[in-house]
Amino acid sequence: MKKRLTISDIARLAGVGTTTVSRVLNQDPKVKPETRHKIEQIIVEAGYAPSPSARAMRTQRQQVVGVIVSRLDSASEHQAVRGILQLLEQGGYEVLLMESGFSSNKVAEHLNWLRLRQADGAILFAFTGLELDGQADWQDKLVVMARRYPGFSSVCYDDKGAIALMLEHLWRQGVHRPAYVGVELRDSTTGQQRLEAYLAFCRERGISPHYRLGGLSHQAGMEAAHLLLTEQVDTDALVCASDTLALGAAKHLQQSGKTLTLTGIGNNELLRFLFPNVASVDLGYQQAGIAAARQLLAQIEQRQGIAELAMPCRLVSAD
Amino acid sequence: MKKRLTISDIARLAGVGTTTVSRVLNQDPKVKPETRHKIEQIIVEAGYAPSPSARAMRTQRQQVVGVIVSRLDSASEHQAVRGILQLLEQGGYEVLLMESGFSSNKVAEHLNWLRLRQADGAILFAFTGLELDGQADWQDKLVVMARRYPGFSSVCYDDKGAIALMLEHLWRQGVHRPAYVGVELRDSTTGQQRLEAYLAFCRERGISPHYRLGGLSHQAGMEAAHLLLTEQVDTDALVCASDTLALGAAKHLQQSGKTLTLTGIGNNELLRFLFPNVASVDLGYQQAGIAAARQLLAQIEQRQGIAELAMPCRLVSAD
DNA sequence: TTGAAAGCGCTAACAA
DNA sequence: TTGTTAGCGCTTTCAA
Repeated sequence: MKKRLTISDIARLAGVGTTTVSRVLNQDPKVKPETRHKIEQIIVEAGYAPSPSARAMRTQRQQVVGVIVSRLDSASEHQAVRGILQLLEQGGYEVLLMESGFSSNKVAEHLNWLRLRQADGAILFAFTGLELDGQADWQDKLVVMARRYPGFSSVCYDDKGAIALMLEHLWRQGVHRPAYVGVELRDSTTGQQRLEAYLAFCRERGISPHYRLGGLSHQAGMEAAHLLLTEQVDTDALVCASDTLALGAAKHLQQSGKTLTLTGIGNNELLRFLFPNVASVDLGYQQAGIAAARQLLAQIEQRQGIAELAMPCRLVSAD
Repeated sequence: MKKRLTISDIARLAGVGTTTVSRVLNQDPKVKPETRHKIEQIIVEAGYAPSPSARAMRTQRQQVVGVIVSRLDSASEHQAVRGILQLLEQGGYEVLLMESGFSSNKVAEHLNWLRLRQADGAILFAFTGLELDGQADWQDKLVVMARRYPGFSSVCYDDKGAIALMLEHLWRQGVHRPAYVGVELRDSTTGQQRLEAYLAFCRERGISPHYRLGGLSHQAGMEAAHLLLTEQVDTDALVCASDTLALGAAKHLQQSGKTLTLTGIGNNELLRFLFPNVASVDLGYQQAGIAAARQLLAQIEQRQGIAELAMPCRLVSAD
């Protein structure tokens, strides 16, 4: 059991004071280049790394941020998390991932825990019904993902743009009577925003809307597709508010033997594999993660105030 | 900006020394119940929480463990991670999740990072080609998941048992000529073990084996199914080594219009939704996570040496 | 450009 | 049963 090296071991080996070593560690310019090189070399040779807890204790900065996702295995959140981890880790931060399971209570729990833990900041993936009351002390060190939340920074996807993009695309392909599979309006982004975009498009082109709203599950997509297609309305495409819904709708189409243009949103890998001709829209999840992390760091380091960011989207289609 | 409370604030408020407060914090029995209650009350009222870094610094125990998964969005790993998080967090540990992306280099990187970070232990999800050379110093604080690894503790799934269970089940249903979709033998568990179980079953029942090995992707499952079913062999079921493969095989069956009994392993949610009549085997992921966490804690706290654990499995079928 | 020394908040000898 | 005190490894005045 070899004892861990400390800063004073390095100082002794280099024949300098601990202060100087500390200066090198912290990129303080007030060190003679000669001395710096020597110390750097010794640090590398000895494989020394400063103790994070000692440092945290002294500076009162933990270099820790929490990331609260709704589900770790959600494909979309996962993409964003990738971006977040990348940026934050290279910024020297430790990232604590936690799951909310779509529960405001869980979120509050996690946030409280992070507060006790003295975390420097957090990124929170929003969901329907998210409540951030009594979390005012987080306002300048919290970034909300996927929807705007007054008083906090946020990074949003282009919900309306995505639907518009898809509808335009279909229109050019000759689809003139698209039906829409959406999500309950309690959900302000995937629900409201996307429906609104569908309705706006219908109005603009003078076509009559035909849609169903429901949950955000495969099951819901399947049911909505079933209902839309049994109603005697002339429909030449099923535009879904998300790839999850599209997967459910695809199942319905398949088992009922119907063939119809189907589209989703989210650029989900599995959907693309199982049903390659279902077009989708990439909402820029990874970029959103990176943007959120960047924004959080800027706020933590007091270089910037609260901001509301929006990500661009991009069509993904087999043809 | 209210200053954070320290242990001496609490001591002063309670009219005792810091040691006594510390004793209460650490469940030391040598405190008069009266004093204890009073202090506990004050701690709660004041909303005080001890500084983790000060504590870590003093005790040289960080209360941090790393968990290295291959993919955060893998359904099976995610289930195990759930169990791990539950146990470890309630044990007062901080959990750092990291992704290996099936790369030994990434694993080494993460492990090195955890070493520098002075993490108390780690749980590592194994994959084909995993190399743990030069990580001997982890041997008593690392638990390997999903396969055995000499010199380390491990928690395994019952690969052979799962296949045997499924084949027995099918046999009773009258399936007597099952073909097998497997994984390359480089993979010792999902690959070798499961194939071996299939072969053993065939030998035992006097049927001639018929199988294909390939990657572990949807694509691979689809291709293997295609190949197996174009060869002119009499086959009445496709037994897949994993649900991912089964999903791919299901796609092939569907698009080629064939109907055949199909089974997987892993109890994957999406597979069950899309193809409810595909039977599967639950390998006990969540329980495995819990077992791994429990084992790791025992080792960290020196209550136990290295051990090799195995999880039981369970059939999941629509009928 | 450098170093000595104080102290961040906590726990563990040791004393009482 | 309780308190005093000495650090844990680092950064940061302050002085040289």
